[in-house]
Amino acid sequence: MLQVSQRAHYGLRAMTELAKVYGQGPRSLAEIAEIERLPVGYLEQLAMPLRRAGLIESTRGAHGGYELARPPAEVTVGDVVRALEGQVAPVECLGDEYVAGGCIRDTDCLSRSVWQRVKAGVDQVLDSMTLGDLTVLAQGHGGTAFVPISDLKHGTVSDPCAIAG
Amino acid sequence: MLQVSQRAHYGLRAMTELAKVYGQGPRSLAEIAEIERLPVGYLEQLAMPLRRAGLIESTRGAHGGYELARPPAEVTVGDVVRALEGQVAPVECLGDEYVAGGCIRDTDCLSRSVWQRVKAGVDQVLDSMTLGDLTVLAQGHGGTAFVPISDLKHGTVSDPCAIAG
DNA sequence: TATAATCCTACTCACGGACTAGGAATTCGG
DNA sequence: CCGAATTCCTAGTCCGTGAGTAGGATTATA
Repeated sequence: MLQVSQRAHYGLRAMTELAKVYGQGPRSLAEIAEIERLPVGYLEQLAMPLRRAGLIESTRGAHGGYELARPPAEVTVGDVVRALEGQVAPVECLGDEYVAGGCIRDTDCLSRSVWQRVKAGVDQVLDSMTLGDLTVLAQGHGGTAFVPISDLKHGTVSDPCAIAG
Repeated sequence: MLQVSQRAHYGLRAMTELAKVYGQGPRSLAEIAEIERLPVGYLEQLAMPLRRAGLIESTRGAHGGYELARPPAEVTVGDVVRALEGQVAPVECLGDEYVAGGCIRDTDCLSRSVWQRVKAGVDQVLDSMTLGDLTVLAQGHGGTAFVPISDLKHGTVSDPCAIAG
C-alpha cells in the first residue's frame, strides 16, 4: 500500500545523480539514464516539471544537459517528489484542489483524520531530507546527516534494509 | 501522491462504524453501507480479508452481520489497513516478498533510503491510532486521545515518529 | 553543416482499482 | 417447513492511469 510511482522514484534517483556532480556543469539525460538504468525518453518527461519547479536548470544544444539550480543541501526530497507527483494527499479531501464541503462528511470523517496524520508524517520525513543528506550518506558518512532508521522504528528491529554505514 | 485506495478508505470507514456499536451485536453490511454511503457489493469484498485477519467476526443468516472481534481500543488503524492493502511499501524493494539482491542497486540506493523512512513514518502513525481513539474523537473528547494535528506539522514535534513516545 | 542535446505533443498498451452480477450456503422468524 | 435476510465466494466488466514509445521541432556546439 501507499506505493509511490516510478515517476517519483526515477525522478529522485536522477536528482541524486545530479546532486553528486553539482558544480561540475550540466549532465545530459543520456548519461543519467545510463547510470541509473532508466528509460531516457521517460526521463525527459520528468525533467520538465523539475525545471518548471525551479529545481534544475537546462542548457540546450550539444554538450548541454541539466544541473541543480541550487546546492544539494538546499533541495529537499519533498521539493523533488512534489514537483513530480504533486502534494501528498492520501485521499482527495486532503489535496489542495479540494473545496471545503466537497465531501458531505468533510471534517467529521474519522477516516480522514487518519490520513491527515499520515500526510503530516510523510511531509515531515520528506521535508527533513535534502539531496545533500543523501549524497553524504552515499559517501559513507551516514548517521550524522539525520536520525538513523533504527531510532525511527521502535527499537531493536533488525532490518535487512538498514542503511549501510 | 501516495494515494491510498478506496479499498482502505472504505474499509476503515466501515470499521469505525463497527467500532461505534461494539458490544451491541452484529451489524449487517447493508446497514453500514447505508450509513457510510458505500457500495454494499464492494464492501462485501472488504469484509473477507478483515475476517481472515481476525479483526471482525461474522454471523450468518437472517439478523446476522459483522462485529469487531476485539474491543476498538485493541484494533489499530494499521491492523485494518494492512489487512486490506498489505504492508506499507512505497517501493517494491521494501515489501516483504522482496528478496535481497532482487534489485541490483539494493542497499546502495539513495532513493530507497528515503522510502524506507517514509514507510517507517507511516507505520508509526498507523500503529499509534486505534479505532477506539477515533470513536473518542467523534464524541468530542478529542485532543486527549493523541497528539493534535497542529503539533504534528511544522510544530514542536520535529519527528513524526516521536509521537508514540 | 552535422551532431548532440533539450523541448514538446501525442499516442499506445497493459495493469489494476473499483465495482457489478450471480449464485450458493446459512440462519432466523413465521 | 418456507421464505426472507444475510454472509460467502467467484467471475466478469469497465475505465482510468501509469509507464512508457515515437516523432519531430528547436537550440547550441564544433
